[in-house]
Amino acid sequence: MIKLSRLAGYAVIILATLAEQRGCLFSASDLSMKTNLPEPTVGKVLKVLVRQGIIESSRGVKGGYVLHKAAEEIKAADIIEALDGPIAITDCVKGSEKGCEMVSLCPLMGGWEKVNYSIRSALAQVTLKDFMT
Amino acid sequence: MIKLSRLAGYAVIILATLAEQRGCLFSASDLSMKTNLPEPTVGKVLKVLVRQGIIESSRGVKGGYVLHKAAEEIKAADIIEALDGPIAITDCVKGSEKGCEMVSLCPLMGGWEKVNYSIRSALAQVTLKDFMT
DNA sequence: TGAAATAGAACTTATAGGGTCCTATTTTGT
DNA sequence: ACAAAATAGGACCCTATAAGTTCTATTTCA
Repeated sequence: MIKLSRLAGYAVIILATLAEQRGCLFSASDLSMKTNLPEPTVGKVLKVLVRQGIIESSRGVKGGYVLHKAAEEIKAADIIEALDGPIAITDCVKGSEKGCEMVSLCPLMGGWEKVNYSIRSALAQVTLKDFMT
Repeated sequence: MIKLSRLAGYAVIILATLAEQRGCLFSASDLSMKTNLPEPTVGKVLKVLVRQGIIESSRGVKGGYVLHKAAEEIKAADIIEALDGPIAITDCVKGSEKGCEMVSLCPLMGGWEKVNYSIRSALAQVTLKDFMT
């Protein structure tokens, strides 16, 4: 299935919430309440987003998360890649696909690369801004 | 993960094989040998492709499968939809997503619809021909 | 009539994503 | 100094779903 992972979906919701009041610090439980998503899951997503440099965090009491880039500058591709890894519709390119080993010069690769590129650019043209009212 | 299902991947391989010698009748076991894919799986894919009108079949001894459209006329989108169902990166549109129920007028939908459209058109521009040498 | 092929459904298995929890670390306030 | 509140990071289980197999029915040709 060509489907977004749930975590990536949550990430967009959470980031859109952060973007609404940019500059403010929100804790994981704040965001859990605002988004109606379970707190452990929200926490998990936030940690990944920090690790990938999409948001910044402060520790300790009064700690929390902030968006340090403008919503227009955060691409959907960045968010998805942060949570799901590289955007590729097939792992054919990695050579792990069984079918590929058979054919010495895989004729399919060209076609899938074309598709992968199109999808990546589609996701790079949509920004967090597009997910806000 | 934004990833193609294995079955859809197999389908492209199988269809590309059929396209190489168009007009000829190939049995499931023929195609299994040519593609090095397990026969039961090849059979399963072929049945779906027939049901969705991508290929035609003849029963009985000397039966088999043929491609009745030109490779250029079979879009990647058609193949993927045949095996995986409608191409939509989120099922947000169906209203089944939990996050959507909360917000009366979902601001995310616009963004995802834009992405869905881009992906669909990307997959509609690639044809079976692109997967052949 | 038998052999070879597709049709279709049902069943089993395997994988991976989703979700939760636990421990460590950091910071603020008393 | 200590307690509380927050993030960091990892480990774990669990469930949903795709993948693969098998069985039975039907069709067709020799």
